[in-house]
Amino acid sequence: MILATREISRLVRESLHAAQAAGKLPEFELEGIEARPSKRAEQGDYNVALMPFARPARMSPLQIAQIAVELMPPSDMVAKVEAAAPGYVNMFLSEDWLRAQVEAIYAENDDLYRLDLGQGKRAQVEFVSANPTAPLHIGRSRGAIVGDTMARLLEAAGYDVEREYYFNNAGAQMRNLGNSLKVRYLEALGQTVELSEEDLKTFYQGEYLRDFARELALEKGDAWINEDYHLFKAYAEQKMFEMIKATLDRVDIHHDNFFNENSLYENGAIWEVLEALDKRGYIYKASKSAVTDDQGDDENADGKGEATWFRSSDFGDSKDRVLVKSSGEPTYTLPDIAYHKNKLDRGFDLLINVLGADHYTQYQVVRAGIRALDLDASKINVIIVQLVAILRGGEVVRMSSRKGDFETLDDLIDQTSADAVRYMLLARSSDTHLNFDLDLAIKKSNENPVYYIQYAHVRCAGIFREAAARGVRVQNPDLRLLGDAELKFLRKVLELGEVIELSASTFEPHRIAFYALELANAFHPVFDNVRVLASDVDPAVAQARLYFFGAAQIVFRRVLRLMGMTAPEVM
RNA sequence: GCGCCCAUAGCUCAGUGGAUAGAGCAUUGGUCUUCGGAACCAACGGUCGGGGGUUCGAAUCCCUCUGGGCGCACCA
Repeated sequence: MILATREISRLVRESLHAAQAAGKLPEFELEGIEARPSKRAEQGDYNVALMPFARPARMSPLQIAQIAVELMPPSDMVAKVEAAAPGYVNMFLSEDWLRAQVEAIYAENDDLYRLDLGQGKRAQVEFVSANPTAPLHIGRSRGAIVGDTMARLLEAAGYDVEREYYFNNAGAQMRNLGNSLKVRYLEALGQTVELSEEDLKTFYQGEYLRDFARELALEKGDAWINEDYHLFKAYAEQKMFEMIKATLDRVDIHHDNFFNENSLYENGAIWEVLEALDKRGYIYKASKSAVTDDQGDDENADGKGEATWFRSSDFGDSKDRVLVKSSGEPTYTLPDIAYHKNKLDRGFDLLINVLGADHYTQYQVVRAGIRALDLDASKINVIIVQLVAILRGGEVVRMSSRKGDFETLDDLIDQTSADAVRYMLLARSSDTHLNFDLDLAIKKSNENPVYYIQYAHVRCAGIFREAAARGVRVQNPDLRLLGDAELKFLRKVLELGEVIELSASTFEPHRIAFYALELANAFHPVFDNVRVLASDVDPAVAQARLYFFGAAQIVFRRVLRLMGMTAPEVM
C-alpha cells in the first residue's frame, strides 16, 4: 500500500515546484515538506505546514498555502484540499480511494505495508548475547523482545535482516560452569562433595545444573568420574544453549547466527586489532593509567606489573582502558572491539546493537576503538534498554540470582504468557524504566491491553465462524456500501505504514505496540455498531461488511505478527 | 565528582519543532431483542518537575536547578 504521508508530501512539493516554474513563487529550496496525519477531522486527514517557507519566499505562509492548493496536481487519493491559517495545507482523503484500500489489504495480506525503505540492504541486529552459563535472566528479556521486534520491523521496511547472538564459551566463567557440573555429577552418583568457601564463590548453584547432572549420570554412569572440567564444560554449554534456545523459542525468537567470541582468539583477530591500534599510536604499556581519573585512585596498579592500555580518552572517554591485563590475558574489551570490526568487515549496511543500560559505558569504549581503527562507527547503532522492575501486588519483586521463585525469562513466561511478555516488554520507550505488572499481565479483562488487541482479531474470526455456520460467503462485495465507521477504521490502518517507516528509521520498536492499541481502539466501536449477520441488514450490505471485517482481520494479524505475538481465532 | 536515561491527567505511559497536549486504567453516569460484553458511549481529570534561552511556533532543541534510576574494574 502507498505511504500516504509520502504521497501527500510529494503532491505539495510538486505544486510548489510548479508555482516556482510559473513565477508565482520565488526560487528556494523545497526541503522539509512533511505531511502529518491530522488530529482533527475538520482539518482534513493530513496536514502540511508551510510556515518555514515564509522567510525564503518573503510571503505570508497562508499565501504560500493558497498557491499550493491552487496548483495541486490531481490525485485519486485526494478529495479536497484547503489552505488554512496560519499556513497549512489540509488534505481530505477521497472516500472511494479509502474504500479501495480494502482490496489492497487483501492483495498484500501478510506482507501488508512492506516498504522499500531498506531497498534490500543488509541489516544486522545483535541481541540477547548472554553467555551460556545460566538460563536467560529476566534482565535480558527486555533486550530480547526489543531486538527481535526491531528485526521484524526492519524486515517490514525492506531490509534483509540477520539476527545475531554473540557469546563467549571460553574463560573462567565457563570453567567454573564445568567444575560446577562435575560437582553435581558426582553428587548425582551418590558422592558427597565438600566445597570450600573459595569454591562456593565461583560455584554455579542453580537447580538446572542438578538436572543436567542427573541426565549425565544416567547417560554415562561413572565413566566421567576422573575427567577434569573440559568435558563437563562442553556438556554444560551444549545443554545450556538448548535451554536458552528453547526459552527464546517460546517467545518466537530465532537467531540466524551464533557468533563465538572465542573464534576471535583462534583466528588471531584480537591481536591484529591490538597491532593496528598500536600502529596508530593509541597503545601504551604501564602499571596504571596515563590519564588520572577523577577520583585519582590508582589502587589497581598495586603490584600487578604492566598492562596494555588503550588511549580511549583521546576519543572522549573519561579514562583509558586496559586491553591486555598484566597477566597477558585480554580483557573483554579487546575481543569486543575486534567483534565490531568483524561485523563491519562482513559488509552490513546497518548494524544495531541492543544493550542494557548497564553496558552503555562499555559500548562507548568499543565505539572509541572502532574510531581509533579509522572504521565507520556511524554504521553501528545502539538501542539502550533501561532496567525492568517486576511488580506484584504493587510491590517490586526481587530478582535474586541466588534464590527466590523469580529470576528467569521462563519464570516470567510461566507466570504470565508468551504474548503478554512480548507486549508488556515492548510497550514502553526503550529509554524509560519499565515496570512489568504481573497482576495486569495475567488479568483477563479489558484492563489488559494484550487481550484488548487480540480480542479484536478474535472477534473478526468469530464473524466468519458464524457466517460459515449460516452458509454466508463473500461474493462480489460492493465496497461503496461501507459506511463512515468503517472508513474511520481504514484511516487508522493507513497509519501502519508510517509507524513501520518511523520505527524502522529511528530504531523505536515500541511504536508498533502503541499503534496496535490504537488500532484495536478504532476497531471495537465498529464491531459493536456495524452488524453483519443481523436480520435487519441488507444482504448486499452484509457482503460488503463481511469483506471489510476480513480485511480488518488481516491487518490485526499483520500487526500482531510484527510484534511477535499470536493472532488467536478463539480466546 | 563525571557520563547516560527519566520527570506529561489520580495510576501506567504515548507524543516526528507545528493548529485546541493524547491513550489505557481508575472514578462517575449511561448502553444488552449480543456475528464473542474480554465490548461500546459519555463525563471528570493538565502551571507537560522549577527557572532562563533559541524560534513565526517548544512537552519536544540549548543552558541551569531539583528529584529519581543506571554506570564509571587489570569482571563479563
